[in-house]
Amino acid sequence: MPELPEVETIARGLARRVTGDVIESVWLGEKTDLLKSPAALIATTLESRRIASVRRMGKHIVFDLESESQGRRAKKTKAADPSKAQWIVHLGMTGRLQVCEPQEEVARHTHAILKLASGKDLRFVDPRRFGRLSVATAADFDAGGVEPLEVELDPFVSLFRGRKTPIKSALLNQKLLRGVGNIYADESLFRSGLRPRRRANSITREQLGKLFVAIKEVLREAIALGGSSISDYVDDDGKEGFFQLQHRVYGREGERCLVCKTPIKRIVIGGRSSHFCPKCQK
DNA sequence: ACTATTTCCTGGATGC
DNA sequence: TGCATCCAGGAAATAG
Repeated sequence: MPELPEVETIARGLARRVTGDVIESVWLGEKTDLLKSPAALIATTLESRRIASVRRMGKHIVFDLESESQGRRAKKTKAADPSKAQWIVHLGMTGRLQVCEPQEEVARHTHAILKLASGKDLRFVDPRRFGRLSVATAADFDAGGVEPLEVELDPFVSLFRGRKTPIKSALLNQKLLRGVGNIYADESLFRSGLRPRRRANSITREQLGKLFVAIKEVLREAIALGGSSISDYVDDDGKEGFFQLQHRVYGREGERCLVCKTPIKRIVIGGRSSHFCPKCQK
């Protein structure tokens, strides 16, 4: 369940391992439902490109690519540069990006293998196929929404103006805020004392201010934990690498609230299970 | 323009 | 033990 902090951790680890490497060839598997761009376009866009950087946008991992010959030229103009492109990976639920030796056995549910000039493989493995692969060429990839760690208070508050949807659903809406998933939504709502079913437009500016702080806190703490456990997660099975943030409500249905000892409740909102303390959250 | 619901997919957990 | 069923999750598609 990679959300913003996990994706950030993974992107940083990948950046360490593959920045500067060149993609020599691309193999894509039979299952094309996880390709958001045509397979042939993905392959031709990636091949012979140098990985200039790897970064996170929302829950997406963006590989910035440049043509090999353009490698380390002096400044270029800002206009759309055909030598540039991006490979965009969404891990979905169970997606993993694995950097390994080519002789390593190809795991079940491997959908893409990139052969790198360094001799390593970069593989995309995803049993459940909720992940998505695409490329952007003409323009920069637009992930929609604002980055929760970058947005300022005023634009954050205005995201919810006039929205009758439950605050929980609004937090999960990637077109508003990108990167927050089910776990960190529940944790942020607990920390700010808001019930997940509260209508977004019924929340005062002051309360939204608390939520604003809580989201940033929770994400930063989780990234800090991920960053300290980053070692070799890419080679492992993805879940092992993360120190779990101590969840205060998520997955704790029936257990006692850490603040007031009231049993944590679980309800379903928009098909997502939502955990909260009925006493601490209003 | 917005909101709610359904769909996709597999493996692990649970129930009988 | 075996088999069926349910559930997890993000986002796109569908329906209202």
